[in-house]
Amino acid sequence: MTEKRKYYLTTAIPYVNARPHLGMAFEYVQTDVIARHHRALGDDVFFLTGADENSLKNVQAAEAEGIPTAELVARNTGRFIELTRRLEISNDDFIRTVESKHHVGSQKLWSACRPEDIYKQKYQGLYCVGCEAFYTESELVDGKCPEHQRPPDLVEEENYFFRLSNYQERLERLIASDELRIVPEIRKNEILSFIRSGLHDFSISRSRERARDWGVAVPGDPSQVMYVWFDALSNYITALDYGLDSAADSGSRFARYWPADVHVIGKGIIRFHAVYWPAMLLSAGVPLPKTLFVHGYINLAGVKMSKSLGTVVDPVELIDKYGVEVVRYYLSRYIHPFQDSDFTYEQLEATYTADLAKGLGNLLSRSLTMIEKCGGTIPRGGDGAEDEVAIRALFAEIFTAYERFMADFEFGRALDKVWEGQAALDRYITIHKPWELAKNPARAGELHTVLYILAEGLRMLASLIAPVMPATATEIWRRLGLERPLGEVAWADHKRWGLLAEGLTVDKGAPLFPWLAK
RNA sequence: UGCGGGGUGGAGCAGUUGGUAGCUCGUUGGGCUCAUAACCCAAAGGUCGAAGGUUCGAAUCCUUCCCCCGCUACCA
Repeated sequence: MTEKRKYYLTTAIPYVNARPHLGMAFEYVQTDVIARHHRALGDDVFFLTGADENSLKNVQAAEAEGIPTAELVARNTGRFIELTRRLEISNDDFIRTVESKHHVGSQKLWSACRPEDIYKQKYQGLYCVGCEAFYTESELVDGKCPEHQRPPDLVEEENYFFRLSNYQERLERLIASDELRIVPEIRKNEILSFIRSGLHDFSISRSRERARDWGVAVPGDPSQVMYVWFDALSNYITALDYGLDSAADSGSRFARYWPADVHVIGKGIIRFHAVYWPAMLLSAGVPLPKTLFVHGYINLAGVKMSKSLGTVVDPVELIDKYGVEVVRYYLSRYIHPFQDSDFTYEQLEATYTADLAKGLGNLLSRSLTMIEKCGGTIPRGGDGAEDEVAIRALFAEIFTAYERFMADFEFGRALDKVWEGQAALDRYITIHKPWELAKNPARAGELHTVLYILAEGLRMLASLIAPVMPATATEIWRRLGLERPLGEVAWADHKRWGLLAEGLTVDKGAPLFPWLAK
């Protein structure tokens, strides 16, 4: 038995001052698809998600509601946890940045940074007391805060800074060489041009007063609290117990899983992940993550999702209306993994009808009905006829392409290949007319071959859709009479034509994807 | 201002060594009847944002222009 290869992947941790929207669901689903696929491949997967609770915005939101910050944060984080459950996300842990081990780990990371990379300096800025935030000249409207219509104060404060400028050349080299790989290429180029334009040091702390005594204390300086990004990014290692005494053990999570194989993030936060984060790790002598997968955003009818515009889609409502599997399928196949995409109910319903009801669901239904009419068990198949060879070759090719697309985070294209298999089976039925073969006892052998090919093809389709629609895949397996859990089957067996044994009793069941109510 | 991405039949997309423009959905016509009024076949539909250039030949290379979007730092 060879040692399992480890695979560590993460989502970004959202700040929790608002309800989760469809964009976060998209990120959860994509990351989950990667995680489930890697488990199917046999990897020892650790899938982390979590919540960023140390942002000053949480303090403000709590004040606005008149409740303690800790209470607000716990409540709002609960909504994100609820969403991961409703989406049936298979995360192995959920890190909250209010956890003490996160504070300890963040402080450890700070302390591990080279002393010459962190320095204290006076910072001067235009500060709006109402917003509790600094503004740049360009953000002001007529010299006033756009929110409160009043001129900001010139505030001077001493903060810690990180010497990002020290890392410009190294970061450029690491990214250009793909040692730190950024997918897709466009994001890599974007960040490279940013780095080449010159990196400036950035502030990594706030005064405790300004931070409202909320956040992670700077080690050795009680007057300062970490700038939220510094601690937020460190969640990727603190969740693995970095900073705890036990982390030094060879059997610890940190030793086992770090560095991350992929951080899944939205395009809006690429800079923090492609520049700040690796620089911090370099300074602290911690290995770098291997890949950043940067996804695009979901627009609503061409308009950015925005609460103020009322253009938000609540993923939980979608799940209530269409079901988790459908939402996961739609997001995986039709929201572009790299570019921004539009979300529309029309497209969602159209793909449901075309791909799921008329496609996969109907194929399963007609196939199992025919098997039930012909004895109800999986017949002996495989006479090596020309058509069977063609179907087998097609599925082999589908698996190959699917693996490549999944490795490139091209989930939609991977699913396109899967549906090629579905379409091929429908065509196969039309060509061989099993209902006619059934009328002629002399052609029983042919009939059995046709039915076996259908059942075996469906079995393969189930294993291919499993990362995206785990419950549907499992249900197809059950109806085919398979008892061994799908998840326990090795990838090499999933790919092997002929895994399905004859004699299993099938169960047609109700339509997998019934017509949507008008 | 600068850098980058996009502009392909009704919709969503593919198309990087230049060589008669593809896919899925939708539409229309036909076929089949095992199936969730599902399935199969066929057809219609595009001067590939605009103009110019290179070339025997360009969606694909060059130039200019138009439209949309992203980034242009301490912003979850």
